[in-house]
Amino acid sequence: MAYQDAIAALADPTRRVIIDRLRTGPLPVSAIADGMGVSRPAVSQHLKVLSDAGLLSVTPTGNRRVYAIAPEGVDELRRYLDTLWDDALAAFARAAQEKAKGQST
Amino acid sequence: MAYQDAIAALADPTRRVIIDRLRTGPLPVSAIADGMGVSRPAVSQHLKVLSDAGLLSVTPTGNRRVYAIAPEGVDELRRYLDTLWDDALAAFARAAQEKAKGQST
DNA sequence: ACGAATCGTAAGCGATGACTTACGGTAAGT
DNA sequence: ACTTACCGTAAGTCATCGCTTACGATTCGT
Repeated sequence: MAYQDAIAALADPTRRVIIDRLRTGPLPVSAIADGMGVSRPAVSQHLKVLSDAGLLSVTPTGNRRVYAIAPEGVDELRRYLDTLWDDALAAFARAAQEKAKGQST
Repeated sequence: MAYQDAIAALADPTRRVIIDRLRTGPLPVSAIADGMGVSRPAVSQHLKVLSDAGLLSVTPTGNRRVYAIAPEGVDELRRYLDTLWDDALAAFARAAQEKAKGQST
């Protein structure tokens, strides 16, 4: 999956809460859903979206399914934003220079 | 506006196309909308969303309004992803270590 | 001063998405 | 074996979102 799916996945607030809960380490579904404002099936659906986007990895362990943040998926998004950042800075500097040139005339 | 709005703004494909068109430098609305698959009012609405999210800046110049990528908005998103990246790596390393310890037993 | 161009906004419509309840399937406990 | 716990999926509902057409406001050209 590409970075587009990752952005779409992170656009939802509930999914960002899930990501935040996994920041400290892997967790099973019930632990993720516990105390969150939505039902457990809703969490399952969000987990599927995040997994399909490459942001989470799953390891079935007996009865439970343990989810964890997948660093590669996050890195993809990071690279996209880095190139955007570089282009934005370059365009910004160029525009400032052109404006200064026009100003001096 | 916070990074949440920036993520939501970039989640839409049409808005990413707009961002891509502004990568090389500032452009007025008509130039952005030209050749894009949607109507000009639609582009205007997208520009509003991107501006509200802090990803674009506007400079009214006579008849036209020139839009440009706002580096600060992009940087906010970058920082969010960087901390997520750090946490993901740390959690990953910790989980790997715990698994190795359990394996050795 | 008058017509054309540029652009934002309002209203309405169709599609997508997030949530719920209900259900089925597999593993663990007794 | 039987019950309980854990989890994914299906179906349906309601809100949100992206798009279009129509309109109004401001600025440029002549």
